[in-house]
Amino acid sequence: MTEPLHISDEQCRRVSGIMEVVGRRWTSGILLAVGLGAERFSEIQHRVDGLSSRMLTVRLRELEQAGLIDRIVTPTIPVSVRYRTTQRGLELLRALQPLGQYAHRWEPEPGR
Amino acid sequence: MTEPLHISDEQCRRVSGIMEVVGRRWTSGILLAVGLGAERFSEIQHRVDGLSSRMLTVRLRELEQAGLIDRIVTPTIPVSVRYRTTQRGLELLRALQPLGQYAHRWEPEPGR
DNA sequence: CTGGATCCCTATCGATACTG
DNA sequence: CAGTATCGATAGGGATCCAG
Repeated sequence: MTEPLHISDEQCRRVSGIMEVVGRRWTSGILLAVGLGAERFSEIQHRVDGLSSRMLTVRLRELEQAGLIDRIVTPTIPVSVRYRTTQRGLELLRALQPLGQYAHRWEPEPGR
Repeated sequence: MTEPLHISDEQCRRVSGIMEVVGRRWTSGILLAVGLGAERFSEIQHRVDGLSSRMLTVRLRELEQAGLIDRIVTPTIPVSVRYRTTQRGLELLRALQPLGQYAHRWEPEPGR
């Protein structure tokens, strides 16, 4: 519980980079929803409480561009669109787990 | 490498909460700098490239309020101020490590 | 159903200058 | 040394309406 820090300056810069994508509002929630199997636009929106369609669109594009999810379009009528996490996205979710456990240990928050 | 997800919806909400603090610009860099032993204001500022004194002040207050660092004032003349990571802060840094490793694995080719 | 396009308010951040 | 104060630019994000 009280081991020394192995984290490097290098690593920190990388963490900051990741944060710029996944640290934005809604992003981690969306990524998780997709990771847990929500594939459809409306399904994702329903899972993440308070999320507007505009922000969902924006975030999905960002996640797609970051290579964290795939957008799969089937040209039926009307068009069917599904979202799936990539390998990369799954691994990110896994890398996020210690953070969830950390937050759990220290809950509830004191100040703020 | 390809284990299933154990992460829960609950956990995700917590991760988002953490992100609201540590996902902001400069924050993880500052936390790391302090974690690695930078104690003085100017020392921290020097460690984190491009960081203004204003933003450093703001972030230090946020980190302090979040219980991640301690601000220790010694009433000498002039006043001496030191910053230290709390137990909580150290554990957060440790929880951040997998993210650094993740970023390292996927580094060559983030955009596209 | 899956978004795109606007409008517009707000929070955030950088630069600069100043202080006990 | 360790901050404060002020200002202006810009990016984030909500509401609403519209389209294929």
